[in-house]
Amino acid sequence: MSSNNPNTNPNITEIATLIGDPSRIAMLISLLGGKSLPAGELARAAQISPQTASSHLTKLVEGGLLVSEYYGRHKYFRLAGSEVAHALEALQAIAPSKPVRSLRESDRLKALHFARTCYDHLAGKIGVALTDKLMELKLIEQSGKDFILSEAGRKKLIAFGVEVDGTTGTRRHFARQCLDWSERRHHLAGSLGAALTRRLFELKWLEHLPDSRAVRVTEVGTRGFAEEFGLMDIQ
Amino acid sequence: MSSNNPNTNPNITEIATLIGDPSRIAMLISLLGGKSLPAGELARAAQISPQTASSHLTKLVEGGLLVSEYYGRHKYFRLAGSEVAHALEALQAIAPSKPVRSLRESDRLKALHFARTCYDHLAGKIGVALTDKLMELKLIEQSGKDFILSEAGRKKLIAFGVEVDGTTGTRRHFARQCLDWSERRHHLAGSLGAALTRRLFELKWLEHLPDSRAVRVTEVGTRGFAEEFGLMDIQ
DNA sequence: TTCATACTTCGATCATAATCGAATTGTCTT
DNA sequence: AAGACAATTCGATTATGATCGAAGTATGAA
Repeated sequence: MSSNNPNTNPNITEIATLIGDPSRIAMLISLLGGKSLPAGELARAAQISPQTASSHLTKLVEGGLLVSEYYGRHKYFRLAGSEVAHALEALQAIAPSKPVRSLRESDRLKALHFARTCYDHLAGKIGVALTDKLMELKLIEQSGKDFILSEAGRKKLIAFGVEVDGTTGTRRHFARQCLDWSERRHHLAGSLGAALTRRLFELKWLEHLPDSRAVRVTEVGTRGFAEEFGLMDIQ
Repeated sequence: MSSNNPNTNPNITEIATLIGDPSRIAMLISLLGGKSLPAGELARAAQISPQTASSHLTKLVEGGLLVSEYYGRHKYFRLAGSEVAHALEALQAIAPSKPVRSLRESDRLKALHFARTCYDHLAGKIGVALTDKLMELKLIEQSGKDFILSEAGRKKLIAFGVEVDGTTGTRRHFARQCLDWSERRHHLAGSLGAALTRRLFELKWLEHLPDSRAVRVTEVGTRGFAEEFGLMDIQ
C-alpha cells in the first residue's frame, strides 16, 4: 500500500452508485429481460413520478447503463449491453436469497414469454411468429422502422375483418415495428397491429389471462391460425 | 402489470447501495486480490479516518460482503466470497475506461491487465490465455456458465500437481466462468481455478508484485507455460 | 385548430448518510 | 504498572441527491 493510492477508478464508484438506488434498480430489473420500455412504464414499475423517473433515466443513459430511442412521443429505454445484465446478475448472486419466488410467478413468466399484449398489440412468441408469417405471405414488408401493408395484405386483412381504415401503407405509425424482449425480434405494432389484435380477441382466438398481460390462444384460435395463416405449432 | 409488484428485491438494492460509495469501493478494491487487511490499512487505502472506516466496515460485514477476524488488537477483513469478487469485476467491466493520470499509474494498469489475481484465481491476459489454451487442448470445455473438466484434463492437472479433489465436472462452482473486465473474455474461476492458481504460485511460475493484485510471470514460469501448455508469447 | 398524452426542466424541500472530533474499550509493549 | 496503538461508539455537522409540484415542449388524435 504505502505509496499506492488505490483510490482507483472513480468510474466503478460511479457505476455502483448509479445502480445503488431503489428506484433505478427497479427500472433496471424491469429491463433485465432485454425489452425496451417507455419512460412512463418504468416510472410505474419503480412507483415514482414521471419527473423523478426522467431524472433517473437521464443519469442511467449518461452512465452508459441504458440506451434510449424515440418512438413518436414515447421514449424507449433498454439495457446498453449484455455486460450490464451480467453485472446485475452478479449483484443478484450476492444478494441474500429472494423471498420465495412462487411457482405461480414462474408460470406467469412463462406465459408472458409465449404470448402477451404490448399495450394494444400482440407480442411474445406468437406475436413474432404471426408477424413473420405475414411477411412470408408478402402481406406486409419491412420499411425502416415501419412495416408496409401490401395490396394483397390489405385485401386479406379486410376480408379477415380487420379495420384497416383506408390508407394502405404510408401513414406514420400505421404499422410500426416493435422490438420483442423475449424473442429479440420485431413484431407488428402501430394502429394496424392494434386493429389486428382487436380482431383476434373479437374472434375469440385469443383471450386474456386474469390479472396479466399474458394471453392464451384458444381452441378456436389454434385452428384458426393454422387454417387462415398456416401458423402451426401454436400451443 | 397491475397486480404485479415489480418492486422486487430490496436485497439487490441494498447490496448495490453498499457498493456504491467511494470509500467502500476503495476498500473493496484493495481486498480484491483476496488478501486480508486490517481496518487501519483499509482506512488509509480509502483515505478516510479510522472512525469512518469502522462504520463502513461494519456495514460491509453486515451486508455480507466482507468477513472479519480478530488478530490481537487488529481486526482483519477480507471478501466474503468469490461471488463478491465476481460482482466487483462485473462492475469494472461496464465502468468506462479510466483517464490515466501518471505514467506510473499507466504501468500499474498495464500490469493489472496482463495478470492479476481475482480473489483466488488468475485473471487478466494470462488468465484468459491459459483458459483458452486449456479449451484448445480439450482439457476443459464450456458448459453454460461453467466449465467441465474432461477426463484428459483431470489427468493432466493432477499430474501437474493441482488438487483436483475427486469429482470431475459437475459440482457447483467447481469450474466457474468469470468475465474478465480487461479482456472481455472468460477465464477459469471456481475451486478448480483457485487450485490451479495455487499450484502456479507454488511452482513459482507466478509471483505477486508488491502492493498490488498484479502478478508477474517468472523466468521459470515463462518456460513452464511454453513447455507444459504450449503457451508462447507470455510476457 | 384544440385537446390529451409523454416526457423534460426548474426549483424547493427533505431525508439520508458520509464525515470527523471526542471519548471509550481493549490489546500490546516496556 | 504506564503509555502507545487499534478499533469502536456517540454526537453533531454537512453535503448530496431523491423526490415531486409547476410549468414547458413535443407528439398524436379529433
